[in-house]
Amino acid sequence: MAKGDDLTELEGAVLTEIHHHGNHTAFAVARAFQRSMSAEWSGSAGAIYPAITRLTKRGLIMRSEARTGRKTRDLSLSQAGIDALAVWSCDAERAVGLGLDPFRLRAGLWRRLPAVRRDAQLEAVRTALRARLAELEVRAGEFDDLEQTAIQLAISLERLRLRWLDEAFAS
Amino acid sequence: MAKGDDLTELEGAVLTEIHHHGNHTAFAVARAFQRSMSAEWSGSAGAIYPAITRLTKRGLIMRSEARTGRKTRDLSLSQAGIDALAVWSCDAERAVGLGLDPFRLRAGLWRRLPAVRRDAQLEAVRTALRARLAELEVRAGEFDDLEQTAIQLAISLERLRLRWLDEAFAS
DNA sequence: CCGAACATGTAACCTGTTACATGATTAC
DNA sequence: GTAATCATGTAACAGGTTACATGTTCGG
Repeated sequence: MAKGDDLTELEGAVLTEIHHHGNHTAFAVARAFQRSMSAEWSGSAGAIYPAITRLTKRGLIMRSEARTGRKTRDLSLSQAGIDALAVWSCDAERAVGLGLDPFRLRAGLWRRLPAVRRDAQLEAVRTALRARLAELEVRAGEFDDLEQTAIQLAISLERLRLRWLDEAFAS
Repeated sequence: MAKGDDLTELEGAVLTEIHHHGNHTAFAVARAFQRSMSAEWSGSAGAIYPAITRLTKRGLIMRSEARTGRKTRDLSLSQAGIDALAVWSCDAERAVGLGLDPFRLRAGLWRRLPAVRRDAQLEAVRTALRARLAELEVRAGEFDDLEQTAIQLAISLERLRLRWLDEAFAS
């Protein structure tokens, strides 16, 4: 297994979405990405359809024949797809990577701000963090329990950032 | 201000790197990205040189004349560059975004694993997390205090993940 | 002198973005 | 009927990736 290239993060997320919802169309996958709270991607057709085409060519996704006169195709994972998803999701090295974190890129610079600007900036960030947290907590109910886990982690992350601001800038 | 397009994350990081080290060459910026612990980018020439060209064309970066016979150019920020960096770094909405988090994308799937596989997976992830933490703590000394802040945040994140594994999978 | 590190860039490729084109189905 | 939503795709573009091409400087 895993002789072919590894899956990208988006491809793994697409396989996850298809595998944990029966009879998903490509359109439904795109919509799920759009509505997702952990919005790392736009869920645009220009990303989703080519990704699904790639995964289909690699034999990881199967497309059912059109149900009705409609052009819709229901998607599901082949056994190879299920295996590839397992390999992707269990890649501990990748899971542990830091990812692209906009907060971490900027936080060091706030230190260098003159005191007045810095206090204003920290207050603005705290406000934004609280707003995000409130939104996450309110909207958490809309999602299934796979997404729940992601949302709980997102909440933990935002709380960590709030705590970190208090500790790192305690004057 | 901010009438032109916003900076990308990489462009902001490039400006940061140039601004907080006097007389940096493009090559030195690339090397700093390569050696950085928060390795969101490869620091490849194919990313750095075009980015610096873009930023120069926008009037944010100034290039000194060649010092010696060498083709090296020292880079520095124009006032417009300093302003653009301030705008980028103080964008609270963006700072508070979740970014692309490989851990969050996968964690939900670990829940669905059969008990034996799940325990093995969690142990593998814990091991990888501890290894990352050890490396971050050991290598923290190599960097200046701008990078220190990023490293401290990275350490906090990995510790959060460890704690979260214990709490979320407490059986 | 020679290899390592410094230094600048380009080319082919991949995969994301937005915006567009096209059409079927459903609710009113 | 018609507007909203479902549904599938493509085109132009942006900005990353690796790999390559080219040349300089410095330590031994």
